[in-house]
Amino acid sequence: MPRSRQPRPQATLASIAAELKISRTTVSNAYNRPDQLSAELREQILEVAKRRGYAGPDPMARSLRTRRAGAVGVLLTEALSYSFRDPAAMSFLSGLSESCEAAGEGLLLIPAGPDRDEEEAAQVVHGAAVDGFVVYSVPSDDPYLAAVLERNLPLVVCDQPRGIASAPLVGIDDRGAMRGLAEHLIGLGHHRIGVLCMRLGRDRRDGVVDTARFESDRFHVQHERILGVQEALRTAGIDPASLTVVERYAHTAEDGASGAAQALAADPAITALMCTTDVLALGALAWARSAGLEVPGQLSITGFDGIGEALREGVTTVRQPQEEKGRRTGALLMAAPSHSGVATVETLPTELLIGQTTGVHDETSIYAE
Amino acid sequence: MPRSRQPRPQATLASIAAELKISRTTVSNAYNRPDQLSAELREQILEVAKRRGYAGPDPMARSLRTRRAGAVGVLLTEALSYSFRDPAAMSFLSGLSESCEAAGEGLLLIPAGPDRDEEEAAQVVHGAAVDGFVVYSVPSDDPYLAAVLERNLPLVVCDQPRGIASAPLVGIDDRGAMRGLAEHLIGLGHHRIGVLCMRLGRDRRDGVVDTARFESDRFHVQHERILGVQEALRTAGIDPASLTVVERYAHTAEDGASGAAQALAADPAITALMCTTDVLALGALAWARSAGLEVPGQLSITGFDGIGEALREGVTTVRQPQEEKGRRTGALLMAAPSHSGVATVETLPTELLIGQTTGVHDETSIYAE
DNA sequence: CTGAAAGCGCTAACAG
DNA sequence: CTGTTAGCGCTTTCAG
Repeated sequence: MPRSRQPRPQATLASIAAELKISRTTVSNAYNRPDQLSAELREQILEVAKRRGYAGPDPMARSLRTRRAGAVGVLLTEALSYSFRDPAAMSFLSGLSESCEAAGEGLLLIPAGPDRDEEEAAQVVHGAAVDGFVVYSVPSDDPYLAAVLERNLPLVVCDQPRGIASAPLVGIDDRGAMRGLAEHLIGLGHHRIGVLCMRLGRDRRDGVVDTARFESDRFHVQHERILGVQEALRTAGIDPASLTVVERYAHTAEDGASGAAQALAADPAITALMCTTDVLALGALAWARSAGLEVPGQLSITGFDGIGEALREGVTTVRQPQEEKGRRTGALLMAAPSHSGVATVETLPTELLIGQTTGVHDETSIYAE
Repeated sequence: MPRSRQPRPQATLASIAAELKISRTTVSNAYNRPDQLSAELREQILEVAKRRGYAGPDPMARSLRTRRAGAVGVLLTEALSYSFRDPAAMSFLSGLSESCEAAGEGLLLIPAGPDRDEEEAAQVVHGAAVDGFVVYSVPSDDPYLAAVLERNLPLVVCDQPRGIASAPLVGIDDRGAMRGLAEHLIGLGHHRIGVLCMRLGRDRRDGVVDTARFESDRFHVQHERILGVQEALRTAGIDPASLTVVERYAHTAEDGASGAAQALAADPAITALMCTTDVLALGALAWARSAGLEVPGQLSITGFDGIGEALREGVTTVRQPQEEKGRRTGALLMAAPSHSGVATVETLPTELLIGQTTGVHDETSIYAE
């Protein structure tokens, strides 16, 4: 921002008071405690203020004095420009904004670009004038998160990371929900399943996931969802090691498409591809169609989240209450921090939605191809 | 936010300085001008700070001193919770965040709920600690806008309102783009056209738009788009008065559906429905299908914006560069305010996209029904 | 209902 | 490289 244009805050509380030959307190009261002065004096003050172009007490000065910023800092998974393209993240923000709007708190989105080093990350976060933070689905080793923790302000986490003792958490049962989806597929006769997931670490590592990569995972949500599939397989007597997992860094439909292609190239026997998000599933679906694969005839595809477009497309998925997660997260932040020792964990319910992208796997169809 | 939890900012610049028996300036320099002190002293300071849980200079105090907030205020068309559901608005924010992220400025979304009176609106805006404002597509009589103007900070407007002398504007040629779309339809043989637009005023007034309502319009963009259609009609020798315009307050697919139904009920002779946004068009499309109307066989439908889903659905529409609009808006704000007297107006190019929702209107088909 | 006093925590000259 | 001196603009006791 240009530093120009504010050569001299044309008017201040003091200058208004001076012009009226009254004390600053009185002018302050005109804005903050209308009941502390006569209505007519207040009128008079407001009029002078308007004439002088004074828009009320300076927010920064007031914040310094009251120790209240009037905004909550929001740390999202990705750089802002990417986040705004993520429907699930936007639903979360929508819910969060409801809580905050009601409390008159603004949302200060932290400009968390990926190309900032640790020190710069700390600076951005340490410099945010906020009363508290909301952290939405970031990896456990996120440098911005570390900086947020240092601020020692009220904090609520949504989804991940887990295990921050001082912060309440709002999330869902990722493992259970994904298990349910896998059981649905297994019930349809699928036993050769593939998984297409989002990045498992902060580094770009598109490709087939090996054990080491899986274990080193910093993204609790992705990890749990994959575990859910493995559990279902194990329960059904299928070797979880047969599971092909492909990872994509970018969370876009394009990567969903290329990821799907890679998964089926890595294991052509796959009859069902489970995507850990709807965005990826939508991309996978597009790829399958363009590749001439019938869905669900030749390939079943599942998503996760329940974003609008996936529902309209009839994708079999899990709906999670994103807006409600946002609302609850906000509510917990507005509430006084729990002094009950351990922070609460709120697990919201999810819903399995069977659409038209999953169907029975007919053994014979393999040979029929 | 709970005012608790900050009983005493555990440490301050001064207290750190005291502990080390050095001056506050030096500690300040350790954070702001690392080159102004020896590396080892800096190390020492940072170490003590870390031990005392000091996360660096207090943002509010610093802002007061430097007269810089490190954030830009964003005023959107709707309440935040609605805005987050508007894909076009999100694309704009995505672009804007790129500019801001690069400049290290955060985005402070103003909690602009519709159920706040003028005074409350002013308070929210006057209390925002920002270095400037971005106003995205708000009506000319928006109370929050009035409050923004009073702040007398750098300001850039996107889309609407037009005519704020002090603010640069970024937008498109709404009228021309819509005229192009209408000409396309007329070229296909349509002469009975309907328009489904977003709200034309701050009050809810769902229904058929009469002249008075149209004239009183506070939403420049909607107004221009409708004018574009009228121009095309006039040029083609069709009486613009034959144009049925239906208005919807909420910008949702549901309202697109009900609006489409109402338009066709109001004038059953309509063969082409022009929606002023893709979201409405998507809803109209869904309605048409559910009503058993063939698109474009029996009804042509157009949208506006070029949001992802509309493109994937093959909607005939106008693509406008939302992200670029955001980027330019941010860039103009970061740049020093133009002292060139009149503020600039940047008109970005749009692109007509012919999809599969528009087709020739076969005269005979009317009788064939 | 109004005023005087006392900082909130920090940075920006300017000297040393 | 370090310290001293002055506030930034406001709110908040506490007396009148």
